[in-house]
Amino acid sequence: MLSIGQVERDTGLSKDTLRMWERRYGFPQPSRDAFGERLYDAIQIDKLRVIKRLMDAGQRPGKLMAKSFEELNELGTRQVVERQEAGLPTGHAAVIKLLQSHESSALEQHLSHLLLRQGLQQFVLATIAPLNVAVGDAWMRGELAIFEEHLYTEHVQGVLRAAIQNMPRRHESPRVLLTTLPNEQHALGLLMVETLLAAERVPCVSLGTQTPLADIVTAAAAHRAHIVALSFSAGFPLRAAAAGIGSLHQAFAGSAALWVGGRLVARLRQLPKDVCRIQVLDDVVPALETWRGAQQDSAAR
Amino acid sequence: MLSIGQVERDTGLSKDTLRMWERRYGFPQPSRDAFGERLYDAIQIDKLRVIKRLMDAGQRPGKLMAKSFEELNELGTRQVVERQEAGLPTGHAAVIKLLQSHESSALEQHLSHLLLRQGLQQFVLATIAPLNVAVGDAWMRGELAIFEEHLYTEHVQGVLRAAIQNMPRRHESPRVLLTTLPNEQHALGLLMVETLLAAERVPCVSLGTQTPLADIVTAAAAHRAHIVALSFSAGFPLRAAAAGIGSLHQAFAGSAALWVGGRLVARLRQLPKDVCRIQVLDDVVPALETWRGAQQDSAAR
DNA sequence: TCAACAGTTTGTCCAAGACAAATAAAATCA
DNA sequence: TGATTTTATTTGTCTTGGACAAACTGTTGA
Repeated sequence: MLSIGQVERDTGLSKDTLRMWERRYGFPQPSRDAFGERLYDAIQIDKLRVIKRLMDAGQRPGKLMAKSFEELNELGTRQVVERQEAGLPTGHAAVIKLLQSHESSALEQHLSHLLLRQGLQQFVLATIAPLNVAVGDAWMRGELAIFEEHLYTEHVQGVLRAAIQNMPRRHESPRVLLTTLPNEQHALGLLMVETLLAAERVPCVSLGTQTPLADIVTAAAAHRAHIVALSFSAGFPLRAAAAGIGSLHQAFAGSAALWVGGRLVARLRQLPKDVCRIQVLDDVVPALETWRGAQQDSAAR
Repeated sequence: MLSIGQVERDTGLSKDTLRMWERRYGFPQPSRDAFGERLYDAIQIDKLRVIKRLMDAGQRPGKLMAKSFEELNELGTRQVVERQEAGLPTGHAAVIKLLQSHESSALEQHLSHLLLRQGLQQFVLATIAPLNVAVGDAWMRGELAIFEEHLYTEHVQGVLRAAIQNMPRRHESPRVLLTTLPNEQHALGLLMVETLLAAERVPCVSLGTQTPLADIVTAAAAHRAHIVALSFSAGFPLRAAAAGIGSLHQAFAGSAALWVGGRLVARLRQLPKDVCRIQVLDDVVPALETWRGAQQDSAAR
């Protein structure tokens, strides 16, 4: 039985939101302790997590709140099926099975093997990117536990970081600054982009996740970055993203190009024109070439 | 000018706390927008960050709130000086200088060179651990920006992860599960422990940061872990740590040993007896040997 | 087919009060 | 004098119900 503050940390839903849902929709309906404070049981927390996940995929809370846990799971499964029918990648069942059977070292060997066979860029584009989706789907259907998802993330991070580290760096332009805004903890997107760019001999400076806005501006100047790239996961609040991108765009005012990527960008409206959208990872290398082309043009003038 | 929600994300101080401080101490004293909502300026946010840092070091808010920004900085400096006089390591000025001059690739080379010269364990114990303190101190004194600290963390992560990845793993006992509780984002402590253990041929399973309690229990069972190790940074709320450790200890009930490390543990009272405290990183390898000794004893009986 | 409009949904913020857990200070005893 | 218990203070989190803007939905009109 957890308090409202603990549930906030566990699910990522703010206290205000949890209380408001209770008032409006009647769910969650926590019991109370001796002092009248809310106590949430494990069943309600599980349901809250599934709801959060579906909302991150674009669903709205009003529709979800009335449904039972089973109906929500069914909804998640349906989404996956729709994506399968649309021809998007979902596979890589082998990795999921290794995760479910907790064969940690076998998983590591498997990933390393794929990396060597496919090469860096192909590994990221054809293996890791679709795997991320598949792992997320499996979680949504209740086939993977949170700790199994964590283990997956750790192994991918290990493999990619080692690959980047072992790559000899030359200094070719552009200089790229990579990071996320505060409250965005997903590091995998950054790491995949860094890997793709490292394979193109582009020297990235990654600040990791959650860099305050003011620091991004200072860092871009300090490293004389040509491009500042931000990553947004699906769950990041839309307004915060738009606001952040807007003020960065204004702060750079053309001195550095702004790239935004991650699953959120598809839902972003009203982006300034010269902000570059990276809808999928395959867009990274072309975007790089576009930038280089534009740079040559302006140098020729 | 940021709203209260944005300040919460930026500083890690909850909205409730910010409003309460304003009511009790008169600081921060945000201005209001047209709708009566709080707006915090950059100066107040900087001061809040310094206050948070000093509180993480054990200071109490009531004493800090009245002081000016300069007095707070002076207080931070004094703490560092006291540590110096106590003979604790503070040095490694070379790395700090590289960070300040934004020589990203030189920093990376420097770290790699030290790793090769000192060997894995010595590198972690004699270089990285004191460096973490030095970087934290430099930040507190205003000599390092947040993004420079981020850059440092990224580089250390890269070097250590690559080292772990390149180490051939044998399967020797014990099996160790590494993670942190929800809301604890510091990954460096875990990584350093993983490195130390990897050098001892111990196969760690790291779940990364922020694993829900229930998942830690499940994961320990799934991986048949002999030891579950948790890391707590100085800023982690005391009660939450004690509560988490308590319920894990109960859940394992002797089926797995519990290790707790990080700067918080020095402040933890009333720990169950058979929970192993890792006060400093140098304790990791001895603790491992103690465990192995105890294991042999019980096997001999 | 697209853009502007009105209607609905939804998250965040506000205020002031209450209270327990953590810490410091004082008092007691060995 | 030093260690332990008792009391006082400090501090963070939780409570309620109301308010409102921003985001989304669906309709209308060009």
